[in-house]
Amino acid sequence: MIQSDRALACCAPLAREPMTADQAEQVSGLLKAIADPVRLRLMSMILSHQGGEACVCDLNDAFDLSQPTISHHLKVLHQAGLLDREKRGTWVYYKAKPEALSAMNTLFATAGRQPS
Amino acid sequence: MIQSDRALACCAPLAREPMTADQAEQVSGLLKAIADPVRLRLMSMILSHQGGEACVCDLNDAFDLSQPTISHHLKVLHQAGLLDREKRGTWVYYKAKPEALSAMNTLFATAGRQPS
DNA sequence: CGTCTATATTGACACAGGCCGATATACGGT
DNA sequence: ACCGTATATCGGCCTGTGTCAATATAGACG
Repeated sequence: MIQSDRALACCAPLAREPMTADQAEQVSGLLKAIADPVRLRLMSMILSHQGGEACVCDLNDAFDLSQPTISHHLKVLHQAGLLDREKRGTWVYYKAKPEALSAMNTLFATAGRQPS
Repeated sequence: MIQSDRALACCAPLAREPMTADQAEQVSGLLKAIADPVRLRLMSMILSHQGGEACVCDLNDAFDLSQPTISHHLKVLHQAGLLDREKRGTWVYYKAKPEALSAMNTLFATAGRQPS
């Protein structure tokens, strides 16, 4: 049900040429997912954790929010294609998808001009 | 009234260490501003335009939206610190701020591991 | 000064989305 | 089978935001 694998692929630098409406729709999906303080912290925690993954149980405790709320945010990140989900026994581990990061990185590449 | 000059400065890579709540709040301001399909296209159009700037009159015509709506989106981008505004005669030109782009670029830097 | 054009502001509306409590599901241990 | 723990889903509330029509502001030009 992950929706934006296309978005992960389609990211030319913003400055390269005007985006089409469709591209913008795709990419904004990714960005909306990460443009939230809680989800930013979640991504940051997961990314900077050992192996780029973390257990939900650890993440819950780091916030002053209810467990369902954290679960909701993780779902948003997962559906956007930013996190992979893996269940190991009782626990669930979310893992950052490097492609997503590098897609964003490319999007904001400051190279106004490409060597063609 | 530009609010997030601090945000432009404070962007360590997401993967470097867990963000604080304050940092996340700052950065999410930037990302929220650009996480909209119309604003993405606006940024892209401005960035890929000659000199990294464009006249509002050109931007209005590129969308199927009312003039006040485009004006609103430009204001959001300006207040977030992503665009500079300059009035020349009757026309207003918005210009991309390179620091903003490179801040985002750094934020999503894919350097998971630092040589310690 | 009056008028035309370019851009911004205001007010209203509809919809999206963050949050919680309650509840459901799934798994491990006894 | 039962219970406790970990995570997800549901329903509802409330705030935030994208959009428009109407109006305001500001500059250019006669």
